[in-house]
Amino acid sequence: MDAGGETDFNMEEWPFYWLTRFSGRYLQQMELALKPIGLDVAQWRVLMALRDRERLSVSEIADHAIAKLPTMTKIIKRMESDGLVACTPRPSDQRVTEVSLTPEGEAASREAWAAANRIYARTFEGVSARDVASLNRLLRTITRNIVL
Amino acid sequence: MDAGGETDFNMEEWPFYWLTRFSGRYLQQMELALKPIGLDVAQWRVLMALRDRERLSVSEIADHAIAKLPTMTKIIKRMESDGLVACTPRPSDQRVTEVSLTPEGEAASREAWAAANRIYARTFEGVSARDVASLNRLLRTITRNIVL
DNA sequence: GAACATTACTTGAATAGTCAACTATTATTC
DNA sequence: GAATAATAGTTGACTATTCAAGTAATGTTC
Repeated sequence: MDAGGETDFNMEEWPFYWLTRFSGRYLQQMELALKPIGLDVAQWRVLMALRDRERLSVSEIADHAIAKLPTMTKIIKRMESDGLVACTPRPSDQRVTEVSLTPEGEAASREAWAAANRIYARTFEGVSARDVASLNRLLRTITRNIVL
Repeated sequence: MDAGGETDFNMEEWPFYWLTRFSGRYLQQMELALKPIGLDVAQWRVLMALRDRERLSVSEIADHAIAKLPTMTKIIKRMESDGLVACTPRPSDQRVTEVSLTPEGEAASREAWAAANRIYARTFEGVSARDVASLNRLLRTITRNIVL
């Protein structure tokens, strides 16, 4: 494909271009939708990570949200002082800090998910379920492939 | 779909999950690949924006890279003092600052594109051209749809 | 054409993220 | 089981980003 070379190369046929672009707009829109709820994108990522599981360690959340550990420590400290999450050392291993949602955090999470669903609905309006499934499949593949 | 609700919801069937996740890993890998060239992801975005066009305004670059204007001002100032870009006021409208690559910037750009191509190659290894084309099509659609 | 509005960017203070170094706890080795 | 290593997280100095307010140039309106 020779992207960036002197030969003919159409940026619009380069998936990284679209993935970056889409991701940027998605963040813009989420940021906008989260503002009235009093949340930011970093906090939304934590809420996403805590969706299915009851309690996760700081590292697990950082890994899930693809953020660095010190960054996640500080995001969670902020959320803790905002009363959104609670932190307790894990009984079986006192090194790990287990994070869980407070009732207040769960309420914020529900609002955030509602906002995300509204954005999702308009983004994928008119896209068939089959196309969404293919997209997920392909994204899973390339997400696996990209790491080294 | 009711993502985030109490009903059964599989995160892995939610495209935003994969898009966020992929995007995060892509940035991790680009960051890693750019480090030896002495560039960061922010600068890479500027180089991407300046790829096809000769000169762009600071706003145009910010828009293309989906970054805020003050952020872009500072990124470009940094790149200017690193000798990667040159800034000149547009003759027809002295308000706009036109940015263009210096020879040094072009060299850095070529290296960065080479790194990006290596990542692209391993990421899309085994993915058919037809699937890449469908992906691009769908991403173009949803990128258009997501902005309100 | 003077007054006001808009655009394009810049700057400074405040906030957020990152790297390197540190503490505390658990695992391993001899 | 004491010494060392590894893991999980935190902290502080540094850098980057952001918001709000500012400047300068261009457009618009009366």
